[in-house]
Amino acid sequence: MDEKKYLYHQLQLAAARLRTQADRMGIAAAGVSAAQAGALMAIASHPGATQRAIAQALGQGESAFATMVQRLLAADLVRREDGLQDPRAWSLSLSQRGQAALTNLQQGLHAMNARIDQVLSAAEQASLTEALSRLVNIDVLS
Amino acid sequence: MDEKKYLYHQLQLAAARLRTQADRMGIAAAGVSAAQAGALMAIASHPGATQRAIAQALGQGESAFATMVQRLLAADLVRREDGLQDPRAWSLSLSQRGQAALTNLQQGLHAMNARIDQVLSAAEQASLTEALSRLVNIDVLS
DNA sequence: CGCAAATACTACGTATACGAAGTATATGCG
DNA sequence: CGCATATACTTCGTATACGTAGTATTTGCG
Repeated sequence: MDEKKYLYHQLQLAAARLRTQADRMGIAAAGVSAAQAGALMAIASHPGATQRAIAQALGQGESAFATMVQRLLAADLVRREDGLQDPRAWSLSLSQRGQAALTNLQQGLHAMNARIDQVLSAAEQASLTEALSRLVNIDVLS
Repeated sequence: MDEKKYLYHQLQLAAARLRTQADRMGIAAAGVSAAQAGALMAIASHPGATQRAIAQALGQGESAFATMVQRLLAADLVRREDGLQDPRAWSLSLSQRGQAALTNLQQGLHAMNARIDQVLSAAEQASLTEALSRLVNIDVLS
């Protein structure tokens, strides 16, 4: 059982470690956490989308993303206006600080990717991504 | 940049999804979360170890594990006695409920592993684990 | 022996995420 | 038109994890 638990454990461990590294990188480069960086990128690449849609793009629930938006607003990284069509929905966009953060993240992302390239070849990264994509949709209780 | 972010994102996504699935499994089978199940297994397989050592085995910080121990104590899943040699340290062991939980988890673990086996061959799992083990020790800021 | 340093935890504040429940508003069917 | 339903968010409580700082106790060195 220990050897079977291993894949799961190793996955969680690698994800947590990379996330900590990404956090450090993001904070050093732009003052934002990895999760915030991901949110900023998602917002930037989904202009006019609802919060729920962006949450879905991030693979998260809407309540988690709502909390994230609160933090991003408090940090003046995003702006929020009434949705044009549906007054219930918001229209999110990056503030100047948010855009600057995204710019400043570039170098850090390069550094992280360079690090990853050092330990995994392009082919290995591709097959890793492919394997992970198969794990993503697992459903145990079906 | 989007294609480079992909591995990281896919890793986080797969880890989060598997974790949610493992949580559901653990709660259905034994009433414990995935993280609690991991803690119980680590405690069971490190008799007499310090909290710090078990935290390290789990790849976590000591404060995180201390909080976890509090929850496990509150749920009557573990017992805590004074350490034999060092009164600062605790001696952790599973309570009867903890042992029962571990037993009940077996079937759920089998179910999860069966699911994983459905999407990844043994060879794929091995190379995935190997790739993850290389990612674990990445250090961006060095 | 006695104090500096290491060690074992605990406490606190923050970030992140889930899920359930609540509010407000739009939409569609009869 | 009017109500049932769906949709868009928010709120609340809980779990998880970090990092820093604090407390207590042991260890090691002179």
